[in-house]
Amino acid sequence: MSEKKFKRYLITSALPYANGPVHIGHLAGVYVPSDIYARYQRLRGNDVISVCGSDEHGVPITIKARKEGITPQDVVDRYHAIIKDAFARLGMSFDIYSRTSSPTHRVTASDFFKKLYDEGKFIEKTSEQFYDEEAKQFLADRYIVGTCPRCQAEGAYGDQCEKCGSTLSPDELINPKSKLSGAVPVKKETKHWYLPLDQYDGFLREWILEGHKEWKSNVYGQCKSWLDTGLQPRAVSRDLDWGIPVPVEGEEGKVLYVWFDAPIGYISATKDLTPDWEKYWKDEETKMVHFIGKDNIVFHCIVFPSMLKAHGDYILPENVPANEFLNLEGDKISTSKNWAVWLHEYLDEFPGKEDVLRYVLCANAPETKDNDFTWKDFQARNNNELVAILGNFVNRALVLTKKYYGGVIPACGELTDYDKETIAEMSGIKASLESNIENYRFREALKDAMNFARIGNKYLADTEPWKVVKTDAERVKTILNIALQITANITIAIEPFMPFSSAKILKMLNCEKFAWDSLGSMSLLAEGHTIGDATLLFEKIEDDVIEAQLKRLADIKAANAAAAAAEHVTEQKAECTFDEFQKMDIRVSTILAAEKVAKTKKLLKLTVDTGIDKRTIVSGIAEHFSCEELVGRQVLVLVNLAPRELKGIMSQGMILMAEDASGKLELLAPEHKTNNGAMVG
RNA sequence: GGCGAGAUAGCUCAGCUGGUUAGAGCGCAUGAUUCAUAAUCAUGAGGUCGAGAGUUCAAGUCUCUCUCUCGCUACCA
Repeated sequence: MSEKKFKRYLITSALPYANGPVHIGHLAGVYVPSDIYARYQRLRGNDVISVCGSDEHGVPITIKARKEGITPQDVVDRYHAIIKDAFARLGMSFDIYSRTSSPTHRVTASDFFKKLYDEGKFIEKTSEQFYDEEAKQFLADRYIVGTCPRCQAEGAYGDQCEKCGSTLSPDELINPKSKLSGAVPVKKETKHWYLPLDQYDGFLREWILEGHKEWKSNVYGQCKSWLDTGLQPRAVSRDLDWGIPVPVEGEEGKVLYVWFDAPIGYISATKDLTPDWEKYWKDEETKMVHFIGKDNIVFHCIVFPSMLKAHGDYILPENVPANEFLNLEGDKISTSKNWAVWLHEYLDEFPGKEDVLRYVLCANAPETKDNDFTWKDFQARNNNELVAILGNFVNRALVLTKKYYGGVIPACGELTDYDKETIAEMSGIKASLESNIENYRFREALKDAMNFARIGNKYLADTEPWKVVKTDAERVKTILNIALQITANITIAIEPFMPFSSAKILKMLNCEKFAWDSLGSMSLLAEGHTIGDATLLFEKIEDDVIEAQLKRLADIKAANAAAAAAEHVTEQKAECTFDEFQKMDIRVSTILAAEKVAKTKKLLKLTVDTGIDKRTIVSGIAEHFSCEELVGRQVLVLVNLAPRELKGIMSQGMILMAEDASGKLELLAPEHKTNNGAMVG
């Protein structure tokens, strides 16, 4: 860990992509930790700015716009508003929430590119890409659709078939068509610029591998993996009409690749925030921290730093504490499948429970590995931790004070040894809490914060003021004074995590926010001060609320399954003649032997008896069948398929399979044992 | 297949450079208590630390092999 002292903090949070709302996965991975860190540093009195904004360029947004018959700007306007509003309601304390379609960003990103371009930091390359002559524009891979060469599904994209998950290149598609006009795309030369990442290898190795061994293991490991694999030049421009135009004369129709312009968004956001932006970006005494999810590690640790280095004026991030992913009820969160808890919906359905979500997502954050969000856990943490431990303690302290002293804070008399022990314990927790936040261990830090309430509960149970009041009224004053001081301390400790609750307690105590440094103090509240009314900090969440959420998810799952099944019944293919069909020679065959093809995950090398001969067929079914279960089975084989070499093995035919909606494969075989070589037709 | 990350009590996780009976929170059991949102406090049960081998006086912690999960990547009907 760097011992360097910093004068100020620049905190960035991954820019949400404006083609959908924000969900709990984004929050747990990026925004909740980022806000805790920012609030903590501010509370310490540090010079902090926290920047974020919507990432509004890129192909997926243009596709979404086209699909809905609106402009890309309409799409980003819609989601920018939803996201910005939801963040604000959750208490995200960004100093600015900007957007990459802003004028400032356009200039900043453009200038950034121009400087690198002028200084010859890019490589220029001309390559052939698909072009739509009717729409008169180059086509991104996603804009080309056709039949998947692997699974024969219609509507596969030029970069991927969503049916079988294969990664494709547009060249492979059968009957490729432009999504824009339906025209058959033609290849045409186009020029693009590349950032030669390989030239930054030495710098990155020294900076990360030598200089930042303290980074989280998942982050460090992935960087090392990329560096060891060897970096390749990366295109920084694209042929597209949505984005920041490449600032080079005579190069109309090209924009900055979204990965290049997005991180510059942090800089433009800072510019929009303050004219003093340069001291946050160009002064070595600024500590820059990027909060991101694991999908962004490469961009923030390899690509963006290389850009900054190439530019030369900027500082580099001090740390990139990336989190892993959060699952929902055991399944991956998916925007397209609507498998998510959307922040804006949560805020509507659980008004006043912003902190509950913040608490649960922090307590369960995927800091070291993927984690699971379940509604049962959400309920348990609310009821057993927030209500029972934190809310209850605050309520006890306040109610007792009301009852005995009419809400006026009693004097603290002489401290017993036990009082002193309790107070000492709190300063220990303070140190641990600080260290945990500074080192991005927010789950542990949250536990520390909650321990203040635990200490409070224990203190009351041990000192029993409700009993002592009958025998020693003076002593009770001291006990409740301490209990109230602990309550005041809690407002400090939980502020970064649960700002709403912190403010609520402060209101009950009838006092102003305290600075972090006063955490541990036993004189936050003055004797004679009158506290306000005690209200409940948290309330129990009943089973029916949780069941309603679970039902909603079950309904979504059912709808997805139905949709998948319906969608899977693809359209009938174009008519074929009897003669064409007759060309196919399909035979009943028996699998004699099966073995995995080395160095592949999916391939099996099968030896089959076709009745005609014994031959080798390579089939990508290793994930569906074991070698043992295949041997001896009868199957149908297309025997006159042109041989093809796979992984150096000649495959002479194809095993026929049926694939269900979930992608599961079934062997096709005659119902009763039939002689090998029997013809199918 | 390659690379990276992970696998520790019912659940969610700590365990730093190897060193006494492996820890925490929640859950569970028992007891105490009643100021408090049937909340709290104490005590306890519960783990062959993914499997196997090795290094060492000593391994959850180091080495090797394997299994499983997640991600990136390659290959693929």
